[in-house]
Amino acid sequence: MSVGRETRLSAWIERFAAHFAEEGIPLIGGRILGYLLVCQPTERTAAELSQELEASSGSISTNLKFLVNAGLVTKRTRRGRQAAQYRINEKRWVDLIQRKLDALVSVRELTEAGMRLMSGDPERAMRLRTVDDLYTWLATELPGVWERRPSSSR
Amino acid sequence: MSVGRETRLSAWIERFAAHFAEEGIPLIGGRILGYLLVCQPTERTAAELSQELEASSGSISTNLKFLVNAGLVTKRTRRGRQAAQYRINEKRWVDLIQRKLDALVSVRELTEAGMRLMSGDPERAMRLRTVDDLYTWLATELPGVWERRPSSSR
DNA sequence: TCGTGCCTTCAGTGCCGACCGAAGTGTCGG
DNA sequence: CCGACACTTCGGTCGGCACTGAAGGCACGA
Repeated sequence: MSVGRETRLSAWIERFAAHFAEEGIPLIGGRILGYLLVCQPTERTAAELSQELEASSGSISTNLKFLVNAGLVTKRTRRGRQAAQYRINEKRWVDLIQRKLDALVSVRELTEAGMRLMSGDPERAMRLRTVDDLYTWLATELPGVWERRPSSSR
Repeated sequence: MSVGRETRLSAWIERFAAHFAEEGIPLIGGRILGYLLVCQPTERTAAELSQELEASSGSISTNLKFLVNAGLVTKRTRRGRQAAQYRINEKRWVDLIQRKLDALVSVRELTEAGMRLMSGDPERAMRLRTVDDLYTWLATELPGVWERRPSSSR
């Protein structure tokens, strides 16, 4: 007996959300992202998301606010009593990755500050220097990666 | 009135630990790393770390185990009743960064699985495709970065 | 075999963040 | 002005992780 497509999609969304949960994005937020990436039609109201993902209206609201603020989801309001529509803003996914890489490189500021505190004592600075060199290397390499991105027109 | 060097070092260690705490490393674990990077002499016993960092013996033990397991700290045992000595293994810091980057790239497996579920429906796959392309690009660029690392002899 | 440190393990505690759902706010049509 | 609807806010609950400190285990010297 075969498994339905929607069932497999739900499982995929769950795996997707689980991955980003490890990176600090709330489970429900990750589910919203996964769902909005593959749902048809592409736009959903908060109420629909609440029902589809079996999450409370409050959680949906909080997480949508977070995702809209991060730029990953776009809110479209409509006249009248109609509910707002939310859709994924996949173009901004690159920002998510950029932030990740920036966080990595930002350690360099810490190691540099540490090196300054160690100035005048080269012997003692040796261990920290190894780590500092590593982040300095990262900081010089990663920007180049972005330049080589196809359609990095933005 | 000037601030002592050790005081400034303590503050630096705290900032250092705070940064890695955001990345999931327990606060005390981060303090151990920071301390072992700059302490003189370079080796410390668990008891010394406990006193210096004002943490319980249990916490020190748990975190040292974690750090030794991750390869960032090396344990050196000695004959007799003498306590084991711990020192930073700064050469392995590169592994820490590697794991971070691997985690980023591993999302590609998720997007690829999603794309497979969407096969036969190109319209619906468009949003996910944008994200998938992004991780595919990352997966092709990042390995090259490692090759350009100075003394990537290991 | 016993005593002595050192370290690890583990049950207990506290804290923090995610989540829920009801109450509140705002907005619109009637 | 009122009712209806959508969304947000907020107090309360729950679960999980970090941390503590005491008890236990281990290795060694005597």
